Amino acid sequence: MTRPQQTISEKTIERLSVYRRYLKELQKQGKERVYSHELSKLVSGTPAQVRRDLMPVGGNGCSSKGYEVNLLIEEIAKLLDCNDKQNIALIGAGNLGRALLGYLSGSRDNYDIVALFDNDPEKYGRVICGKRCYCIDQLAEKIKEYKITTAILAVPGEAAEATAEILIGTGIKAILNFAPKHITTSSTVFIETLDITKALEKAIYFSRKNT
Amino acid sequence: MTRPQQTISEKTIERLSVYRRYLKELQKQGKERVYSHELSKLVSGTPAQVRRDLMPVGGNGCSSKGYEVNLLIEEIAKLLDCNDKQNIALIGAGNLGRALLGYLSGSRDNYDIVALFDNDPEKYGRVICGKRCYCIDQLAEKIKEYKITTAILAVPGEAAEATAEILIGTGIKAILNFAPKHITTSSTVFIETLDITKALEKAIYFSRKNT
DNA sequence: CTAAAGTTGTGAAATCTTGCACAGCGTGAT
DNA sequence: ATCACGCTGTGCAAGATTTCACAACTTTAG
Repeated sequence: MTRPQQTISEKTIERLSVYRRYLKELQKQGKERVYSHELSKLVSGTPAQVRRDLMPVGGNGCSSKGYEVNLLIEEIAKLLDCNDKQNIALIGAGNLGRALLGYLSGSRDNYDIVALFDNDPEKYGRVICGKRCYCIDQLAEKIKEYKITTAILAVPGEAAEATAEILIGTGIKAILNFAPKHITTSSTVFIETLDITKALEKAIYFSRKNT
Repeated sequence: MTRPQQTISEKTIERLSVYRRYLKELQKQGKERVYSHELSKLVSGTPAQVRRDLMPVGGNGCSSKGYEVNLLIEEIAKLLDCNDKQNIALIGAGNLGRALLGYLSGSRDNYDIVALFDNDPEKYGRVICGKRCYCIDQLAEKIKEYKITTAILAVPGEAAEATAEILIGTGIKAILNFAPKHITTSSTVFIETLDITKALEKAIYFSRKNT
């Protein structure tokens, strides 16, 4: 009974990440089992959606007892992390970059920011928040050295595209972009943009629409 | 010829925000007209999608000459901002909060972060990045005083739900949440969550899938 | 004046995503 | 041992979003 391995939608992947985070909380609390209707509240979804999301991770749900927390965490990890701790690079050690570093450092067991990059001589060469900061020029070299596959881009908008180009050139596989700039590429690199001003303008718009 | 005013999808609102940002750049460059296929590149979309997005803002496109940049900016502003400068509150003056403050301050002509809140006595009472920081206890009072309708929530995950409750109680209309925690509410408040770890885990997942 | 090229606005098809509804199963009560 | 209950897995329908494709229009060239 091999897993079908049909492609899983981005939205499902996102929700799996959210489910897992919550499952780990449950694990700490010592809860052993969980129902789809409990998980569904985490994402404002329906129980059916949760069950569907969980299908590709292997049907380990049990009728009338729900899902086993420990097992589910393991299975989601298998899918999301491949049991591999990923090395991440953070490009840009400005305000946002340093905040992200603080935010994402700590006890993550599936990824780790291992290197920082900036083009400001004031910053590179130093250790910031416990991580070594390198000059942008060393990107290719260090990304190979640390076997980094994913980068977080926290540079000013003007620099985003050029920096992304460099990153893509190093053979990186995914970029999480915080610059308010859509990055286009012909390569297969996965690029996810978290556009803060876009999100804020959207919130502002709906602040007026919601009666 | 009144505007139909049918509800516009969230995704369209997001893209309108992106279009506008780019249009403003074009405006600075002195470009007067723009085609749908130029805008479509900004969001990895198709020209047809852009034209559809622009329908609710009033069909000011002109065959074979495209859209008038200045007019389009104006019309999008009418829809997105209602020609009103919105006052925003930022809750949480930690690393992320301060970074967001720096990032969002500056010359925005449609919104302005007018007040900061934190529950740490080290922080409230002071001026941080040019903005006065108040104690969380003063939320309701100040939100009324400044006529704030939208809040940015940048508090730790554990505090997110309780703080959101307070915010909703003050009659705020929209929340942009950065805490890694989905916020559920029975009210009509619009809540948009920018979940950084979710986005990162998604990027990590696709870093392995994209050949 | 006519034709060609290029663009908008939009009905209709296609695709993607979600929700419904029910068969099937394990559990606990009687 | 049987039955009622509640949950999972999933076919199918409904809904949302995107893309296609083409009529209508404007400009430019001949």
